[in-house]
Amino acid sequence: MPVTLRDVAQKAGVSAMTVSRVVNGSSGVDAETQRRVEEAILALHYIPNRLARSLVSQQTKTIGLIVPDVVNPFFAPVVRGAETTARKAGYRVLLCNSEGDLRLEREYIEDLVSHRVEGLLLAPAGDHSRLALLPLLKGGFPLVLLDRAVPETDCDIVISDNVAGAKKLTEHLIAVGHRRIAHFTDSDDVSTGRDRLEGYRQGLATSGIPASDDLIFPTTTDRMGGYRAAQLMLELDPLPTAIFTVNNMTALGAMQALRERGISVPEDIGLVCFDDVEHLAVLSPFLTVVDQPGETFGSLGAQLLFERISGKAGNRSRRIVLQADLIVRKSCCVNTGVPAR
Amino acid sequence: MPVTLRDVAQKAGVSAMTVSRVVNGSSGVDAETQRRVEEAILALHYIPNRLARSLVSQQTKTIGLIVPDVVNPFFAPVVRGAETTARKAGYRVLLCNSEGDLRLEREYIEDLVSHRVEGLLLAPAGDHSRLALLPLLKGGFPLVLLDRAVPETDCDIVISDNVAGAKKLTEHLIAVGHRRIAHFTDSDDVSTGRDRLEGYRQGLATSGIPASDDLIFPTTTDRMGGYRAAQLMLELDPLPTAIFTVNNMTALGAMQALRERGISVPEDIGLVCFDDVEHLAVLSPFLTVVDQPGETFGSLGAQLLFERISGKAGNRSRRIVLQADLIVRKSCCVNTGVPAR
DNA sequence: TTGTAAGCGTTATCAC
DNA sequence: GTGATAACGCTTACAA
Repeated sequence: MPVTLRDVAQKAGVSAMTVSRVVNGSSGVDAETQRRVEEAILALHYIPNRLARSLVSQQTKTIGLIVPDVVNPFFAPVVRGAETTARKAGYRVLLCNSEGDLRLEREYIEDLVSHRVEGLLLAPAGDHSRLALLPLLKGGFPLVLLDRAVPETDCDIVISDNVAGAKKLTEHLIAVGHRRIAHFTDSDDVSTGRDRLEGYRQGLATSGIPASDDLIFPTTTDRMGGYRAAQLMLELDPLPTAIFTVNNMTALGAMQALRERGISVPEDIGLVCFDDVEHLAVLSPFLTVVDQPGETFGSLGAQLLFERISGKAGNRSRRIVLQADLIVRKSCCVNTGVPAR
Repeated sequence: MPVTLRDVAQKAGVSAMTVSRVVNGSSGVDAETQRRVEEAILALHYIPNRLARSLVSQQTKTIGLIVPDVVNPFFAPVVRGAETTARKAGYRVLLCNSEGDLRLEREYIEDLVSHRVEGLLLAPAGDHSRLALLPLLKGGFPLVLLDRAVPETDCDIVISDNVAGAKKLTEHLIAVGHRRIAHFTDSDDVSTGRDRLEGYRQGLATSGIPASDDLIFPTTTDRMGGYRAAQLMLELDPLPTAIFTVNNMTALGAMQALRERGISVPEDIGLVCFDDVEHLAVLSPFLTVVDQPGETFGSLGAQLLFERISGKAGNRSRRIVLQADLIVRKSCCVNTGVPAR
């Protein structure tokens, strides 16, 4: 049904090859012929079939990008950064949402390989993503991990200094007067969660505050997870004076639970987290956070990937660790001191 | 470099066709042969080349989805809805971000057609998207518009009742006591903007309030647009007592500008808008809005598209108009009455 | 049950 | 300058 090269060729009274040359801007085509061909292309609304083209050229000029959640204010800029960089390099991005689900992630990886993407940018669902990655790595498939490390998986990666960031956040809370600090952490399966927990522990240790397991709440990193963890936490007596949540959505969920109990931040309890909540920060200079440069993750990741694809990368895998910047706002009683309770 | 059907065939000591049959689960393959082939597939990590497959079958099992901004809290659920529905129908979604830019949108459309997507779900950048759509429509290409109509472009569409929603919003402001209501509107090029402006006018008219052009501020629908419009508005004397912005991002930008001037919502000025701000609403029951069911847009749109693709849709184009629900919260002085100024 | 031949729409190669 | 031919990896149609 769609118009092919041959249709154009016929209409222009030339061979398919000539049309191909015109389409690809090759030199060595008579000006008059070129004009006729271009006319035919326009008249027929010819659009080249990239499938066929890729099949012969063995180049799809496409990379895959899998993130756990496009909607998350952290990953959205990651996507944008990757897309912009890719576009500049003449590449398209196939974007997939794994929803943090290993099965879905695996499906998507197969799908992308099947589409013959030339490389893959992946913010893995968790440590168990390893199984899906192993065959790729063995085959020397260009792969760059984003944001999350996968144990015993040696490949290029762009990552934050999560331990340092979490430590800073914790130390900040302590500096402001908190000593009883709850931590909402990820399932044990995700490197960022582990590292931030570690940073939390180190932060406490520096001040000689014992880390109590009662104050550590493993949960999921979505809003619901934060909500549930907060509900559990609220049964503690005495309550912690501050919470450090593993990411932005968790912090929002926690806020929600706190609000429902009439507990306000920062007056009654301090709250800090990793990742900013883009639009929210505009409204009220509110949550104290470790802000991660999402766009940089995306563009650096894409750069690494293109170096890999073009073979300029060498054998050793590269590891880029981005600094985690503390953004101090009002959510931890900086102004009011430690809450009364 | 990658493993092909023939490699598998050779390894299994059969013909390519037999491997193809096994891969596609066709019946009529000897159990023992099948076992051998499957073994070879696993051993070689064979993954079929979908490009080749699509080339011959003329089916890519893929649709395109173009939205102006994946990050926008309205479009994010649209994407999710479309993806979920597509996945259930055995289709993949190629997601593109037009950034509301006509050139980019056009590029993406070509790209998707070139990829031979079987249909396109499009939230158009504006009225001028028409030029890019015309050839598609002429060719009978399956196309469903989302959220925004394009004048003189007859095709399937899922859309909100923007006029009614905007009218409700305006009437609500009036009911609460406002009479001097500013409206931040989109560029004239986008149907949603026009319709909401129309609803605003109708809302005023119902109460016999004259619509003054001085109170209407055309701007862009991102945060910056809202910010700038608010700055202009702040030069009015007397100030309006309430603002109705065309969408969520514009409202956020307006908030930002107001905050910087020490004007608070809803104490000093009322603020309402179209679209909710997902995460924000959790924190503070805040903005009064017309909430649009993003997920429904996506899934209904996908459904329409699949009916089109499978030829079940008939010749006439369908138009689904979703009701726009008012969510009344605290942003328009409901509790405090009309502000003093 | 299995294999052979042709072709999907394009491009690389080498003649003319 | 231009065109015939083969090939990319796969499936459809038919033959064995």
